[in-house]
Amino acid sequence: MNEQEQSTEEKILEAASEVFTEKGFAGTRTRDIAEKAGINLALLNYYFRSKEKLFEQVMKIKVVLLFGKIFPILSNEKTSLEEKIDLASEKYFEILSKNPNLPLFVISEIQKKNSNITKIIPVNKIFENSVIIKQIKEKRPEINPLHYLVNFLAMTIFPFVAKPLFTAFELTNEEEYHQFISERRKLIPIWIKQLLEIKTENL
Amino acid sequence: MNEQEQSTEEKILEAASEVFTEKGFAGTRTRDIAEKAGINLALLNYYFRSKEKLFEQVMKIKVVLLFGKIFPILSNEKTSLEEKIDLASEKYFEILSKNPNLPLFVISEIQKKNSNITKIIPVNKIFENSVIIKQIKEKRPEINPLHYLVNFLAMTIFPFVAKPLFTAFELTNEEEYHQFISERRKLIPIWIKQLLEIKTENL
DNA sequence: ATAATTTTTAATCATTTGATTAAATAATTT
DNA sequence: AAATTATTTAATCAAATGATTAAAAATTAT
Repeated sequence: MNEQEQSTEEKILEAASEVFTEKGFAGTRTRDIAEKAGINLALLNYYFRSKEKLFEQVMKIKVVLLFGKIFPILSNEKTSLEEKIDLASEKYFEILSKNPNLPLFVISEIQKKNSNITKIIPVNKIFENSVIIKQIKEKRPEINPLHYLVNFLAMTIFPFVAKPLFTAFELTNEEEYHQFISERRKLIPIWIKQLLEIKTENL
Repeated sequence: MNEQEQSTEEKILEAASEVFTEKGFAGTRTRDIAEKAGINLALLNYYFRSKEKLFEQVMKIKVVLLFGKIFPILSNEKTSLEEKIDLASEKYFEILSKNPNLPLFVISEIQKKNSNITKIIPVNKIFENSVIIKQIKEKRPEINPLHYLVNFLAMTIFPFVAKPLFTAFELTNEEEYHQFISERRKLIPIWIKQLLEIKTENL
């Protein structure tokens, strides 16, 4: 996976992926991408036409990375709710450990309207008809099932999104942070299942 | 609270606050701030010297808004753990309802190293010595108390941080989103207290 | 081997953008 | 009222930045 084997296009895309993720669309200069890819600036435009088009391609890859593997798990007809929680948790820790600032990148670029994400994946359709929503409804019909999905995503993703705070405030050093994350990997499925056991008053 | 009463400095600061929060440091043009404030661009530099200095002032206000009211609650010697959860939850929903993209702004700007937050508030010191940490330790000595703090912040803050996803995916319309948030206002304290009741194996 | 095509480069453009300057106006002080 | 100081403006600068162009180099086709 070195210089020689990678095509120019791949080198640019990889460099763009790194710089955009670190600095965001507005903070990225195409010259930085070119330099990191080890190519002439004009080549970037030769292959990708513009900064915007290059960004779109990067974003598409990131969004698929963030959601692509999770939906099949949540939509599986054959697994129980508990199994889905375990599998989704496992998968997310795997993805996020390798790509810690993936969620912050995607969320903040969508907020800045630099990306129209529904063109990439129609998450709403997939969510609304997913098997897991039905399974949660059966177990806790009195609560909007989205709460449990949000709790799961929040507990899992938030420590990655908020990593800048951990670092800035020196709440943990790098090793403690990883220890903390690996503890959560085991705890979150337990916690989520426990939350599903509480019967709450109608709201 | 209109044109006449506000000083030029205040008008600039307010406009800067809005534009920086929406577009981030890199995506903001000082001309946009000037236009929104209804003043000449040169005035911005006359009062604040530079874009960076203006940003620092905005960030300081935002960080204090995000953390300032919470620490006294978590550090109160006189309230129980349960009371702290209720009070912190209430306070956060109040702050975040008025400033929904406050956390995403602060986190993503820190990640981009546009702000050295510890110069503003030494959160680490406050956290580590806070009363709530001691109270959690007493109740669940086998688990790193930071997990519960993170769970609380995650469940509370994440729906605001992830609002761009809600909107982009049309998971909820604006009214449903507010309904959803107000349900969580009641549910989260219940959930957090419940999580504190689970005894977990040592990790 | 030659021609045609693709890839790469250096140089340059046109715009944008943060910042400054010098002059005008308003407010305050003496 | 005159002088001084503070505020505001229009015009402009210099640097940064996305993009293009024309020519060179490398590759592929004939």
